[in-house]
Amino acid sequence: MSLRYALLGIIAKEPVTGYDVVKIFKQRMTYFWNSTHSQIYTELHKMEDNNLIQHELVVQGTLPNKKIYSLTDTGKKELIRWALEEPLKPAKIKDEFLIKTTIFPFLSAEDINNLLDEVIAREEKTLRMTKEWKKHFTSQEEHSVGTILTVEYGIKYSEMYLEWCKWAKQYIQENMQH
Amino acid sequence: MSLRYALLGIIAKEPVTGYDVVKIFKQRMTYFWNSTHSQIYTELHKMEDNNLIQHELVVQGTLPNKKIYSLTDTGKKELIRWALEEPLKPAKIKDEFLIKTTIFPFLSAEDINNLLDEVIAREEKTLRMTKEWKKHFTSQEEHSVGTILTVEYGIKYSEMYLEWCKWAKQYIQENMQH
DNA sequence: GTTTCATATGTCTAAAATGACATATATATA
DNA sequence: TATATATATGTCATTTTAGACATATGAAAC
Repeated sequence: MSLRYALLGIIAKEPVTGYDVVKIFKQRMTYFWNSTHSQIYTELHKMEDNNLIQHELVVQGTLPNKKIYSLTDTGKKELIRWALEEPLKPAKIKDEFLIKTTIFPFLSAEDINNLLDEVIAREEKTLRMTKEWKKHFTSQEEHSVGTILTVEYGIKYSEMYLEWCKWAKQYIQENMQH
Repeated sequence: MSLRYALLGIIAKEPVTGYDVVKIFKQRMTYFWNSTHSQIYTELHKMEDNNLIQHELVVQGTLPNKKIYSLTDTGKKELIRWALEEPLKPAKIKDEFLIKTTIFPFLSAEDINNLLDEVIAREEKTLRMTKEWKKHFTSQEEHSVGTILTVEYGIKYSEMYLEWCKWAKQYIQENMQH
């Protein structure tokens, strides 16, 4: 049910289409939320049925028509109620890479290095996207507190991960010989 | 399907019961994996059907009987194959707290502070558990590379989160007046 | 003495999430 | 000129996950 609040949170900041939401999740929220377009479109329909959001149809002629969703009063109230009243749940993280570390004792130093390089590439990509987003919104007049906070979180998160990778590489080099 | 590999990874390190796995996820893996006992027991059954793991029944008399699972050769091979051959997927994170930041502009400084205190408590608890686990395994002869790497990751992760919370509190105090 | 927590394993239903299938035009790249 | 990517929205079947229901004893706390 939290997807609903993630969507309300995005729409609260600015009216968006389902297509926009997909991009926002991928480009600026990977380090704290994720979903797929099939789930997003379905949930948006349900939310509109429940009068939490409403849409304005924009006919584009050549490009496909789009639905721009915005919050209703009910939706805004529900979002604030949720944020203030619902107790915070633990973050749910599933990171395959850290599972892979469990078998490092069975691997060659070269294999381990390749796996680490793979995760470094993954995290560098995320960091790059977050920094681009920061640069972009800093140049705009739009300076929502939430955006500033989450962008800084994202940068800190990716940098922490990359620092750990660096340390792990060194640790492997110094402590494993095979 | 990744739950399967998370389980193989845990069992590869040491033979465990389903009950043990539940505790391991909660106490030492929250920052990179999670699952529930219902899913774990079901998956362990399927994995045994597929000959990836096998169990030894331990009759305890007074306490309930338990099944201690260990890897089969097939299971170990499959785990290594997965780790080396399957391309790394993006980490999947769902952190409600960062969703809540989107509505900070609509909240009072007091409400924001309460929300931040809630997340600080959550992360401090995780950090405390991770440090206890580090202390525990450091005192044992058991020093698996994987354990060392993931524990350091966990500490770095929680510390990063808490530092960000501290920064966020200050940012809110300096930039929001209402 | 009673309540709560730990040990230990399971099933079942409902909800959430994934990935494929489906469609159609515009633009950019090779 | 062909191919890939971006725009834009949807459905559907399968898989994964969550949370309740179910059971039973031991130990610790109150």
